[in-house]
This record gives sequence, C-alpha cells and structure tokens, in this order.
Amino acid sequence: MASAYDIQAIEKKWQDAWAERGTYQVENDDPRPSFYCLCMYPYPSGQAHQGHVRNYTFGDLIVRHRTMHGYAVLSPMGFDSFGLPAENAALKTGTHPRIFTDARIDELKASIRRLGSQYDWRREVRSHDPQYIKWSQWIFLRLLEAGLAYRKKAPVNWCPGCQTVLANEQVLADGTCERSGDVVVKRDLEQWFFKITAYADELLHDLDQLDWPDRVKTMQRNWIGRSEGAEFDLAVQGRDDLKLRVFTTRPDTTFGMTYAVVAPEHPLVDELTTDDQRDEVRQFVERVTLESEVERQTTEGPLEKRGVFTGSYVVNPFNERAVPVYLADYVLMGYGTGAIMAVPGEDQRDWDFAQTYGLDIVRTVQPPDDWEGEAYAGDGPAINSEWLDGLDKETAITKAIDFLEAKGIGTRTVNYRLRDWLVSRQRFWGCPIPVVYCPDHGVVPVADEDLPVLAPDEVEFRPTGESPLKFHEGFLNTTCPIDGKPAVRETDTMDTFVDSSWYFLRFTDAWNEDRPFDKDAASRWMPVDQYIGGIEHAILHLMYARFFMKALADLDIAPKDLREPFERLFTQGMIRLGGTKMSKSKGNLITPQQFFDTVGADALRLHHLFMGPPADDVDWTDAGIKGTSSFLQRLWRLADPDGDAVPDADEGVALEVNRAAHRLIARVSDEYERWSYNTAVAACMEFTNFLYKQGKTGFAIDSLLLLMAPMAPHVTAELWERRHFGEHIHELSWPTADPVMAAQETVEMVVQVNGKKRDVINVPPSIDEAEMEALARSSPKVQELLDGAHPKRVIAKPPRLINIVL
RNA sequence: GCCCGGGUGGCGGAAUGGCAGACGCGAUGGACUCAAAAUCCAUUGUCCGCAAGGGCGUGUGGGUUCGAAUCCCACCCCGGGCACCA
Repeated sequence: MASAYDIQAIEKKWQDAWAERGTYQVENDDPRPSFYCLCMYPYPSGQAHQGHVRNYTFGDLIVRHRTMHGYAVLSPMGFDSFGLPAENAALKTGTHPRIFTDARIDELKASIRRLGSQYDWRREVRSHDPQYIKWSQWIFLRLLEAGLAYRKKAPVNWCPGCQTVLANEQVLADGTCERSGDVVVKRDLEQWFFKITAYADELLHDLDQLDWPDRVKTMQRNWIGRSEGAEFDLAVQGRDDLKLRVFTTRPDTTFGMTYAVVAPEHPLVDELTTDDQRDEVRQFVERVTLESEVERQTTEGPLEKRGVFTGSYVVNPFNERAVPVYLADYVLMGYGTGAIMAVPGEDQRDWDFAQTYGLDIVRTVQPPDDWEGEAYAGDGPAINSEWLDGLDKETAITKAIDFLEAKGIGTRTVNYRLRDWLVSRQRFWGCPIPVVYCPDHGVVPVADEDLPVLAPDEVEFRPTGESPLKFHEGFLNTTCPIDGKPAVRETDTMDTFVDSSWYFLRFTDAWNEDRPFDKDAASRWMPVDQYIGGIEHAILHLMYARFFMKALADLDIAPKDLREPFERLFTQGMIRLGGTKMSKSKGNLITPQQFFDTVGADALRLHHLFMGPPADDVDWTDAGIKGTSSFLQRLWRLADPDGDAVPDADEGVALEVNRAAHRLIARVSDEYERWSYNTAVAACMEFTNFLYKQGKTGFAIDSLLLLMAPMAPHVTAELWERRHFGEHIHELSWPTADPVMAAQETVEMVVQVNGKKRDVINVPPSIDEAEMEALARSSPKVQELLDGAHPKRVIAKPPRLINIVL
C-alpha cells in the first residue's frame, strides 16, 4: 500500500529534527576542514520574500553539499536590524523601534525556518543588540585613535525625506536618495567620516585576487576611479604671491593649454577676480551654488551661461605664454585640485568651451589621417610642442613630468574618484557614535569601560522626522571623561553599513565578551569561502566591508594577513514580476508563504533552482512551480518503499540502469561545482523519467536521493529514512561515480557529409578513425550522396563525429 | 558618450567549435473514469510532402573553419553600471 506524501507534516518533522540534532551547528575546534558559507544578513522587514528565498536556497544548498563532502561548515545568520523603516513605523504607530524590529525579526526567522535552510542560530547577531552596539562602538573608537575616523565640515548630501545626510554611495546617478527617492541637496555640515581613501590603492589592487563576478569588480574599479597624472603650479601674471595648482592626466599636452579653469567654489576665486569682472563673477557664482546637484550635472544647457572670465592670466610654464583664467561649472572642487589647464585640442569639453568663448585651439597630438572629430584624445605623435614633438603619448607624459619636477613646480600624482565615507546620520535608530563634546577638551571619546552608549527608551518621535536624541536631556547631558565637567553627547548615529562591515567576523566568535572577536577564531573561519547576496550591494556594502577588513588587520584587531573578507562572491539575479523588480514598495510581491502552505518548501526551492542560471535576473511566473511540484510527487511515488508505481527493472536491464545512475552522479556532481543548478535539476528529472520507463533499482533511487538532498532536503530525508531505517541522509557522504560503470558501452556516432548530419550509427566508444570512416562509407545514405566520388577530406573525431567533405 | 552583460520554439531555458531546442511550462491526442481532477502514455521549431524524406532555422549583414548559437568584424535592439573626474 503506497504511503501518502504529507508535505506539511514531513517538512515540519525534519525542520525539528535538524534543529534538535544540531546537524548544522559547528564548534570552533571542529576537527573537520572548515568552510564558511554566508548569505548577506537581511534587513528584517517581516516575512521572507522571494529574494530571500532565492538567496537562502543557494546558501543552504551549498551548506548541505559541503557538509556531505566532509567539511565543518559555518553557516550563520543574523539581522541588519538598524534602519529607517523602524523609525518611520514608530512615528506612525507610536511603537518603539526595538519592539517593532524584534517583531519583524520573529516573522522573518519563522519564514526562513519554513524554507528549511539551516543555520547555527547560537551565533545569531542583531545590529541593535547592546552587545553588538558595544563592539561596533569599540571599533569606532579604535578607528578614531588611528585617525581613520575624523570630523570635518564639508558640503554633504542631505536627504530631506530621510532627514539625514547620506554617503556618496547612497546617492543615485540622477541625484536622488537610493532609499527614499527624494532629490538630495548639498549642505555645508560638520560630519564624521571614515578614511576609506587611505586604502584606495589597496582596495583597487586586491580586487585582482578575488574570485568575484567581473561585473562587480569593474563597478568597484570605476567607483574608485584611479587616474594617474601630474599636479603643477601656474604662476598668476602680475601676482608673485599667487599660484594656481592644477591636476591633469595629460601633462604631455601642456603646450596646447590656451586657458585655465577653476571651480566656482575654489578658494582663490576672490583673489583671481579683477575689479572690472567682479560683478559678473559674483552673479555666476551665486547662480551655480543655488543650482541643485542635478541641474549642475546636466551636460545640457547653453554653454554661454556655464563660465565666466576672471580677468586674470596665468603663465604656461612650458612656453611662458599667458592665458586667461575662467570659472566654469564643469570643473568640480571635489576632484583633483579644483582647477585645470584647458587643452581644447585634446579634450572635447575644453573644445566646446573654447568655441563658445572664442578661445584658441592648438592641437598638440597629431590625429590619424581619417580623423573627422573635434578634440582628439587618442595616442599619436606630439606636434606644436617644441621639445616633445614626435614623441608618443606615454613617452611625452614622462618627459613632461620630468620637466615639471626639474623646475620644482610640479609632481607626478594619482587621483581617485573615491571619497571618504560619510558615516554620521541624524537618526535615532542606529548605533550611537560614542563621543562627547567638552567645552574645554573638544571631541572626547567615551571610555571603553563605559560602552555601550545606548539610546534611551522613553523618547518621543517628532513628526518632522528629527532624531529625538537631539532633544533628550537625559541622553544629551553627561560629563567629560577627562575632567568630569559637564559635557554634551554626540547625537548622531552611525550609517547602518558600519554594522554590516564586520558582522561576518562576529559570527566566528559570537559569544566573546572581551573583544569583538578573537583573532584565532577569525583565522579559523575567515575569509568567507562563499558569500552570496544581491547585486545591489556591488559597491556599497562590499566596498565598506573590504575597507573594514583592511583597517582591522592594520589595527591588530583582525589577523594581519587577513586583508580581504570574501574570497568568493556570488551575486544572484533579481526577481522581477512583469519586467519590474519585485519589491514591497512596488506592491508586487508573490509571498513564499502561500507556497510553503501548499506545494511546500522543497518544491519552491527546486523552482528557484530550476528557473534559470542563478546569476540571471528572472521573471516570476506561478506556472512553472507546477513542474517542480509534480516532479517531487513523481519522485515520491518512485522512491516510496511501499509504493508500486514503478516496477523493479528486469534483470537484464538493471545493470544498464545502475550504469546510468553512475553517469548521473558524475554529471550532477560536476553541475553542483559549476553552479549549474538548473541543469542539475533537469538531469534528476530526466533520470526519474528514465526509471519510470526502464524500471527502478535500489542503487539508482538511493543515488538520486543523495544528489537531490541539498536541493530538496525534506522529501529526500523522509524517503531515505523510510528506505533505510534510522539513517539521516544529510549526515551521509556525497556519492562518487565509478568511472568503469559510468563509461558508455555504445555511443552514437554522427555521420556528416559536408557538415550536414546524414546518419547516426551506434559504435563502441573505443572506435578509431579508420573504423569510423569504414562504417560511415558503408552507410547507404552516405553512399547515395557520395555516388562513387572520392571525398576531398575526411575529418574524424572519435567516437562521436565524422565529417566527409566532398 | 564610455564600460559590462544579453538577444535561441508560444513561454522559462539547454547546448564550454562537433546531432540546435535537453529539462520544464503551455498546447494537442490517447488510456483510466459515469464524469472531472489527479495520474500514466504519445506528439509538439518551421515550411514542403499521404509518406519516406527533404529545405529553412539561434537579432541583422559579412568573415574565419571540414564544421559556428558558440570565434572575429560591422550594425540593430534590450538590460545594467559609469558619466562634465580634467
């Protein structure tokens, strides 16, 4: 009598069993070789969505697969639990962000549990946990001591919607906030920064050694934006006290400088402006500073309005010619020196500007003969450049820099697009920055023994969105750690990306009360062998975490040689519905819950694996899940020891069935290593179809179940237990294929004539070229086409293909 | 504008220079059933043909090769990243 496949009961049973047995808990002294598999910890927004399911399905599959290969697999999970949504909810409902957040975590954990993905929950971290806050603050203080955290006044990105400043990385290309979509405005504010630029070069170079998607590496390279060039001083005509320093990547073109440009915010603007130009310059500067970042960054608009003459002249050090100095909004204060030499012959922006303002254009690089464009930025022999004439670009650059250095007015430099990381946020629900402001001593760090600095519970959220900390007397008023006199606390909190920059280290030693983590514990597991998450973190989180790893290693908090946190990265594709990204804010969620309650977690997991290549974006369709669901039903009827849906293979066929099982093992094992899970599922389906036709053997079914155990853990565990009383499939070893058994007895040889398939003949795999040709020539179809003629050429690729060319 | 991806049946996709379309969805037909669902079996790129068989087919056009979805060149379309960065 066949048994029922009671999905709900079976999935619950095994989820309980794994938790109870601690199958996926590991100790730091586990003697097995270690493997650290990590999915990006989630922001707890309630029940899991399909993006989580996809992420954790891949992660769990790897955890179970590596475990079956004999590794001690560290598989932790936690929650990125600080952030604005909890604060917005507090404003709406009056619930404290902690209560709100803990409730969302409970919901998320429950749905993660129903997916069946396994974690060592003993190591769970939550960003808002006082212990975690303590160590985040402790790390902040170490960065402060080392000069890697500092405070400065700067024009920063202010998001009116979020009522806080943002890091450059959090502002989208169109000048809007990545979170709220509001237009970000510039404000001059004093803020906290982390000196990520100190690691710009290392962050760039170490990318080479990482097993990461090229796409992500390229995005990081672009973001860091290294450019080599030179900086040098231009003498201001008639002003011995004044020099204008410019940055260029093309010092070889200096002979072609016909004017210079400074940014409207440049500190020397006043000095450079002559009296008769003063009104015009003032109007220009006023207009530009009033423009939003978006307006300023548009390439559109009449060029006439984009610059103004200062009245001053600077001297080209290469040919001693005086050229006019302009202000223009296309030169940015934040990059290089905020001033440039303009060479219209080799730079299109300068070309356009020169045309508009009637400035000279001198080519200093010979463009190719067929050049039809305007400015020519490519390589070629230098012209109109006296002692540089005839040299190629690279040689000329070197010689030009030598000249500047010999003259003592300039030097070779490297510039980065990367800016320091602005980490302070004017928010309540974040990790407080642990410093106080003392009237006598200025910024004073809170003593280590007084950590953590925690936000008070009894707070009132203001409709303006301002942080309640700014108005909370009990929190604000404190004493100076140095002299004990009254002082005021910092009310800014840290960017939540600070929390996520070291959580993967805390997992290795989550219980440590003396330190954020022990170096030996970190050494045991780090770097993360496989990190899995969404492509949306390509720059933000992944760059910050890399910076933290390097800084912590240099500060002797992490092991010295541990300079990269994530050895191998996999970024899964997005899930879309009807072409747009599935998200809560778009209101187009298909919740996993409805599938847990019907077809079950195994079918949902298989569907995610089967939908397409893991890295690709996928369009969600409900229809497809029917396929994986009925496949599992089919598997059940096949493997149920009490079932008779599929007869045993006849004695003559059983050997061939077992041989096919060995081939399946070889194929699927390889597909797991290549992350080709969609074809691995297909192979298992194909094999199941094969057994329905040929009849089953015990070995075939057992192999199939073992190969599917990481993909569909519940149903395979249940079937295995029914077939092998008391055994747990996930505690067994991964199967290996016997190469002798896996070998084919006959293969199909394709016979082509002139590259077109004309016949297929069964041959032994050991066939040689001569035998192939003889067989092919004996084929009636080939003879018909040959018609007695002599083939020009015969290409034989034993044993699968022969091509006869006439 | 620059830099990455990608374009294959009605749909999701497979094929690491060697049988294009595995596997699944959908569709059609059959078996089972009083009937339906479920299940099982079969067919399913397209055109010509009763059939056997053959022609055509991987965005477009060229090229390399005995052989190209795969490599090269040019172009078109879609997605993503960067974009006055000197």
